Amino acid sequence: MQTKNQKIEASAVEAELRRVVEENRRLRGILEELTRSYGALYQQLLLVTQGQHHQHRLHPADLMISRPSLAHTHLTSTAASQYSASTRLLLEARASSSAVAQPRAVEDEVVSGAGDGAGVVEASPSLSNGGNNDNDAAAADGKRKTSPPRESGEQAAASSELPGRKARVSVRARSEAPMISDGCQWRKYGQKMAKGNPCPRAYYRCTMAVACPVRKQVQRCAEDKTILVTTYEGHHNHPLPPAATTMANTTSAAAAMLLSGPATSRDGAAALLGHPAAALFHHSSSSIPYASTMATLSASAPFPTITLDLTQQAPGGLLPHGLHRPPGGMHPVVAAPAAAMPFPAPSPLAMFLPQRAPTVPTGLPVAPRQQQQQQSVMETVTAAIAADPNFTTALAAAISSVMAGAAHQAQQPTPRASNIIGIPGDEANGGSAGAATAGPSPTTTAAGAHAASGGSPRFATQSCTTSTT
DNA sequence: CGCCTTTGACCTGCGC
DNA sequence: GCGCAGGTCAAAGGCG
Repeated sequence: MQTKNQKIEASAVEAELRRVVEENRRLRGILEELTRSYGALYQQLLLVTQGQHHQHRLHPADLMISRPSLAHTHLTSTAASQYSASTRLLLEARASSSAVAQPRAVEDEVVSGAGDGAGVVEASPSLSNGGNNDNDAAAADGKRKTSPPRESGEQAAASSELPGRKARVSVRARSEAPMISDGCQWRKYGQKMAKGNPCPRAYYRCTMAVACPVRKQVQRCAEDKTILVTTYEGHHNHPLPPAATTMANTTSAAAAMLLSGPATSRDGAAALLGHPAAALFHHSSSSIPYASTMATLSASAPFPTITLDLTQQAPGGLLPHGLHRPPGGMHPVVAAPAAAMPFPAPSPLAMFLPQRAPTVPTGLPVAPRQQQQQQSVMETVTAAIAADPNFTTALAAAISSVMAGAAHQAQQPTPRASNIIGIPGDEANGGSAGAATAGPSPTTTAAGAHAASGGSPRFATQSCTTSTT
């Protein structure tokens, strides 16, 4: 009797699973189509822009502003409309289960460290939020002088994290707006003129939770005032809205890999290359010189900072092969999060330069490249959200995460719920070094193109450099 | 009235 | 010890 019920239940689950996989496949197709359309549109836009640019000195970024809405519309009308209840359920399940069923990713632990650098978040930034961070929050409220004692929970992370280091994640994006919308609520608490920059630096504090320790600095680049540099610091102690989650995860992972590395840049770079999250930034940078154009490490004291430069154009379309799933054999615990993480950092430009990919010999076999490109679609879509405040795009990111997870699941004989979804940065943990923002992805795209064409010499040539303290 | 921004003052760390 | 720069505080004022 019981066995019969179990069989029925099993078949039901199996059917549901099949349905979800099918749905994921459909969504993936939509995204691929979207990407193709986008690429074509972008090509046209480039032509038009190039023509107009000289005549009207029109900044490409200005033109790009309209593109996101295009993409949004598409995503909203197609992908979103097919974003079925089951998918949503999976997403929710993932969020709720990750904190329990899934072992906390090292990144999260480390990033927590980043947060408590500000005297704040401890090692348990769970989705349940706030409660367990009250102490930290209180500490944070005060004058960030106290560095809370390490909790036993930090163990692994603590071992790799360098004490006293406070990681920051800086996002560079072109934006006309005074501040990039990233899904979080911020309150300005100060403004200061920074040395060497005519533009004032604004200080913001997250106000989504009473004592959220996350802060961010917003400043325009001295060399190119169209570039907005947003620096995040700390770790949210509350659940994040979908629109903020992706970037939060991004900065979280970035901070994680930064913190887990040595203080000196050289060693740091080497260590980062070995970090699970590092693959997202520094994938085989030796073999593919363009792969790492988006991430810049700066381990200079006192705050190691990783900069996600969304203003650059990666030559040759930047196939984010660094985002490809690690070859089989990688330890699941490490591979899963890294592979499924909706990590926008290195790939945003790929989304906007897909058409160029074929022209650049990467030396990779065709099949893997196709696979990677397909994967890049997922990643780049999430990248887009990272750069866009629109909730719809955040939704798209969630979808892409699900799809990535589904792909991952396909490789695993006995998928667990969390694996099916492929929870990346464990957004359930509310974890993140900050909600990242990043301007408009499209703007970013334009920015990238612009930068590459001489918009920002300094950054156009800056490529995954590391600085030594 | 509550929330937010502004802005000058204050605190702290660091280099000389 | 001093000066500088970065970062934060908090009072004052604006706005819906």
